[in-house]
Amino acid sequence: MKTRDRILHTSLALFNEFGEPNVTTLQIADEMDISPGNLYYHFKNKTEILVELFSWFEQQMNDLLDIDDFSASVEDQWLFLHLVFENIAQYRFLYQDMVNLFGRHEKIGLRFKRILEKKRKATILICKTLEAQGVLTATDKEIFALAENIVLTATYWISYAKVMHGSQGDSELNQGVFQVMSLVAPYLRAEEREQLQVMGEAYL
Amino acid sequence: MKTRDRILHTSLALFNEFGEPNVTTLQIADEMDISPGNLYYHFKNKTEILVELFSWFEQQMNDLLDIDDFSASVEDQWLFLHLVFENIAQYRFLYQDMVNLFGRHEKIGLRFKRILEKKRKATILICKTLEAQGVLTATDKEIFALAENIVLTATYWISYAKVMHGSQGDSELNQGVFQVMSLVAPYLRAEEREQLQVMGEAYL
DNA sequence: GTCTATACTGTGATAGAC
DNA sequence: GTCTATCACAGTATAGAC
Repeated sequence: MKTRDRILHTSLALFNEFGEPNVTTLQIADEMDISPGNLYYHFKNKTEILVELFSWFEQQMNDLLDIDDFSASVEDQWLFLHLVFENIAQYRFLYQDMVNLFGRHEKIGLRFKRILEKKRKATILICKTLEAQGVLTATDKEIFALAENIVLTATYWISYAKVMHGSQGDSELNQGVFQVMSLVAPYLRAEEREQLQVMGEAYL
Repeated sequence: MKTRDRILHTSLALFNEFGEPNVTTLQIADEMDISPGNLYYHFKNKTEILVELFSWFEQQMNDLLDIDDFSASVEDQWLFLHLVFENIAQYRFLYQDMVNLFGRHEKIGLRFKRILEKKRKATILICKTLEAQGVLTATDKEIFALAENIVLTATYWISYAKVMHGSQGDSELNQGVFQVMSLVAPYLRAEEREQLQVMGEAYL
């Protein structure tokens, strides 16, 4: 792997572990056994590393959300949600100190907001599709509030699990998926509701 | 007001506005038109200011949660939630960069975790009380998942509103209360559910 | 209690040799 | 491309006069 890519991967790992503001360029260089000067040969500054990592995250998430084939099966929704959670976990440093991070990098904050907005719209679309298919029963108002809660829970679950249960790895991802699904559960047809219950027990 | 108290109040305001890591002791002193030396006469270091502010937050929240009179009325729950949200808003800097903050101050992180745990237990108790009174219908498992979602939403609503809608003040607090109530809504008796709908329209 | 001046430290970033 | 050396600056904290 080229040095430039190694810098990015090492930065991502350290940012996720300690939080971006707590990781210095010297630490990144040390971890890779290269000199700080070498790091600054490949990147103008620390912000450039951050922006590149954000672009990775952004593209990956956009690719996921651009799928327009919304299946009505509970399993498929579970899988889709799991992919979303994996993306979040992979770039969790973006989610854990948002005010600090976006306060110092407004453009990144704006792009992040656009992602969240896209997630919210996709969630509404999925709910309305499920409703049209009779799998879900809810008023438009209920769907709007539900979508907001789903996005919020997906966004902050990993932070919450870290503070609350001290989890570090990806062990708690399945519980996150379950928590989101349990937001939808009361609006589901009995059949899908039971199916969800079974899946929940299998995964937790 | 004594200088010591003015330091605390000024710090709180600045921490909430810019995030604790982005506020320097020099800024705090400047804002108050005192010298940095004077600030360090009253506090050994920046951490001591943080710890004192956290203690304020902690006591206020504990006072709220120690109420053991759980009314079944939707209005009372709305009011109680509003008080919780006001406490969160008042010390919102604690909620906005948790990983960074608690990474550098583990003891504070532990105490914060205890507060969240207490909130979760109180939420479960309220739900079970409502269930016993027939206002709410849900299995134990549903209540556990619901409580976790309620605490998570309450914890992160203000951060989410800031990122998503750019809100700064307390204007979005009512919507936060509404979002939490909408988590409970599907489990409520029709009567309370309608009442909630009416209240939601009045407040939003 | 409050001020001014200053020391110390860590971090981001650059210059120039190899 | 990579290294060593070094700068510049910001932020924390202290010393000592008033």
